[in-house]
This record gives sequence, C-alpha cells and structure tokens, in this order.
Amino acid sequence: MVAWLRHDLRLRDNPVLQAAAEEGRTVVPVFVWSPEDHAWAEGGASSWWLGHSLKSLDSALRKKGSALVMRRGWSPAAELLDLCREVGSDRVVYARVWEPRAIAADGRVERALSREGISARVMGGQVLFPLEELRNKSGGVFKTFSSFFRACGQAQPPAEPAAAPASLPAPRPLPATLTVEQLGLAPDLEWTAGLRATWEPGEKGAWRRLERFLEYAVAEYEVERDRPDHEGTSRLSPHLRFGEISPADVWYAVLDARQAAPDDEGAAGPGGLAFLRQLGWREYSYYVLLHHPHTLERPLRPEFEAFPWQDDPDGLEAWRLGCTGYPLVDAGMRQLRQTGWMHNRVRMVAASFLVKHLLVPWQVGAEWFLDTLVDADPANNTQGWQWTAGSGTDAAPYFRIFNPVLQGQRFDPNGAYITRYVPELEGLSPRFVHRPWEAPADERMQPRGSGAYPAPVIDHIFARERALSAFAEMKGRVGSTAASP
DNA sequence: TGAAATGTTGGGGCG
DNA sequence: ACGCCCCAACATTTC
Repeated sequence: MVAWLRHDLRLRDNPVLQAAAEEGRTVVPVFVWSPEDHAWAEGGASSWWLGHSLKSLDSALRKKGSALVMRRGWSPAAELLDLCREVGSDRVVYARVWEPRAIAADGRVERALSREGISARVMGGQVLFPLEELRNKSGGVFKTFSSFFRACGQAQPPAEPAAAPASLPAPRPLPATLTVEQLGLAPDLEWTAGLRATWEPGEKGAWRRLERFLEYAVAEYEVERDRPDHEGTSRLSPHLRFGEISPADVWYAVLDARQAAPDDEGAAGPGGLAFLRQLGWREYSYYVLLHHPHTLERPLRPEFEAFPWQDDPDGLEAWRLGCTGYPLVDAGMRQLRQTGWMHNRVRMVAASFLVKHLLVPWQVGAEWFLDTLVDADPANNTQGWQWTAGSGTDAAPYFRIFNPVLQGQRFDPNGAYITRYVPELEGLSPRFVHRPWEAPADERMQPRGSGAYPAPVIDHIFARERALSAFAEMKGRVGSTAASP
C-alpha cells in the first residue's frame, strides 16, 4: 500500500503509518511536492525546513526497513496514481490537511483513485478535536475562541498517542525517488546560515524542544511567554507545522507532566494550562479557516473590504528590512530574517505596526511572513494577521493600537532582545533603548554597534490618529452603503 | 493578547 | 493650624 505523507512527517503517533503497519502489507511512504497541495512556494524559509525534515524522516524510515519516496508534480493525484501502478498497489492511506487548497486536492485525489479502482483510507490528524462537528447549541460556527475552546473541553478528548510502528516492510526494490535537492528544497545557501544555527528540523529535534520546554519553561509560561528576551516559549511551531510531532503528543506530555508532579506548580499550574490554551488557538485557526476558507485572502468581517488601506512602498521596505526606527519592531523583523522565527509578542507588535501605523493591507504582511517564517502556516498566520487588523473572528477592536515603545518597555525592560538583533543600539541605556531618538546626545554618541540607526519612519502620535480616522472612514463608507437603496 | 485622555483622591509642601 | 494647590497614583472612560 501507499502511505501518502503530507503534514505528518513523523513516525510516532502517525495514524497513516499506524494504519499501514496494522494492515500488514508492504508500505511505500511517499511525499509529493505539489503546488496544488501546498501553500508555500519553493525558496521560502519553510521550504528549507521541509527539505531537512524530509531527509530526517527518510533516515528514520530506513531504520524501520523502509525509505521515503519523494515525487514532484503539479497534481498529487497524478503522482499517486503513477506510484500505485508502479508498485502494483490498490490502496492509499493518508491524513487530512485542513487547508482549503489541500482539501480541494483531497477531493481530486479521491475521485482519481476511485476511477482506477484504488481504495483510499483517510485518517484524522494534524488537529486534536473534530473540527467539522464542533458547533454551538443552535448548530452554528463558534464566533469566539473562548466558546470554541470551552466546547473542545466538552468534546471527546484527543486520541491517546500511538508509538512508532515497530517495522514498516517495504517492497523490493524500492520505487525510484527524487532527492530533496531535486525537489528544489533545502537550499543551504548563505541566507540559511541563521536557520541552521537555530533549528533542528525533524522528529528528534521536535522532542528535544518539547522536553526542554517541559523541564525549564512551562512552569513560568503564563508570564514568561511574553518575554522575547527570555526562552519562555516552546518554539514548537515549525515542528507542529510539519507534523514532526503530533499535537496529541504535545497535549498529553503537558498533562502527564502534571500527573507526575501534582503538587508542583510546574506543568500542573497555570503555566501548563496556559500552554494548552495556545494549542487551542492553533486548533481554532484551522476551525475558522475550515468554515471560512475565503479568509486566507479576504477579511472575515465584510466591512473591512471598505478599509482605506494605503500604498506605502518605502514604509513596507523599511518594515521588511527592520529599519523602521522603532527598536522592538526592527528587532522582530530582523529576528525573522535571521532565524525564520519571531517571538509571538513581537509578531503582534510588528504586525500591528504595518497594518495600523503604515496602513498597509494585512495580506501584504501575511505574505511576507509566509515567505520568511519556518513555521509558515496559512491557518495560524491568517488568523494572527486578521486578529491584528481587527477584521477577523475574535479580533482585537480596531482602536487597540500597540505603542511599540511601551510594548518594548513592558516586555523587554532591559533591551536585551533589542540589542541582540539591533546591534546599532548596543550603547544605549534601558531608559532610551526603546526610543533612541530621544536619547541625550552624549549617550547617542557612543554606539558600540555598527552603523547608524534610522529615525522613526513615522511619528507614533500621528500614525495613531491617522489609523483611527481611517477606521472611522471605513465605518462611514459602510454606513452610507447600507443606507443607500 | 491597549493606550491615551480624563477623572478622582489623598498626601504633603507652603503661604 | 488651616486652606490651597500641586501632582503622583490609581480608577474610569473613550478611542
């Protein structure tokens, strides 16, 4: 049989491999690199990750007597059919991916396979709860996270994670495979040096992160998760994105840590629960996208179609490069470029700056994030940006405009995070590191870092007023449209 | 998963 | 000793 692997690049708790092992026949694990199925393009940070993850999965499979077959083509259906003919298989197993284009690809795969008399078995996966079944009392889609998450708590608990299959017998000879390089992935070019230094893609790396998090950070997670200058978060997002670890394994590892130390304030305390809640937000992102697939491109709240966005190519470029003159924003954008990741607190501030200070459409920022983040995930990314823009479910009210200076003072009080990524500001005291333009000359004259730091591309007070009046303009437009006959 | 403006209160300096 | 004012510090409301 053919085990089609998509966003489940792991051996442990993998329902596809488990089903294949249980059926007791030879298994051909295959990954198909297909623009019809995948949301990211080649060349982005996440494709670097994907390449390494595939290599890691392949070597893990080899220890089980198998190997990963990699194919490339426009349509996964055509590639799977080819492979079935090649190995004489009449059965394909795979897991759902909750993204609009993958769901569309699923339909084409199912039709194509059944036309050829090949049976398909679709497994759950990628998420913890039954997204299609979760409804409110009147059968509607939950509109807020809290009501959604409450319903998750009353749903059937996630399935207990399964161990990796003991062996995965493969047919001999193994079908031909492309290499990761031939797929156009894992370009170990100069710009990926920071990624290599920061991450260990693959299942083993995922578990290392989880164990480190449970040991050192989860106890203080509730407070420390907001501190970009500390290692207060799990950094599991890219591992979860590619399914190198299952959300159920993470979920139960946190709960088990709680059982192991019931009197400890560690995982048992608010930290563990706060972290599970974050997994809930991930779940909610897929839920919203499943029920509102158009939100990838367009605002969930239709009135935001009338928002007066601006075209600001200079501001956009400054934002991308991390040269806006607002230290916290710039540190975040540079962390993103260097490491393929940005701390969540800083994502909110940086995204808010693009959308509210510069009035650039959230879609432009979302596209940049998808290209540069190793955890580039359409559902989570879209949810985050729409939340920031105020156009999404459970969104922040538009008038909540982050002040990048105050956010920096509150969450990076010593400026340690800022100076790590913006070395130009190294000489500044904590008092002025978040607003270097106000620093007295004697402090500003001794930069130990390299080069000059730019002045703010826009004044905060001005930008705030402009954003509020843009919002008022939107409401005016919507009101007059609604009133017209 | 804000921030700024505005309102209220209470301690203390000072005439 | 008394009243006045200033202004932190905190609370409320508004955007």
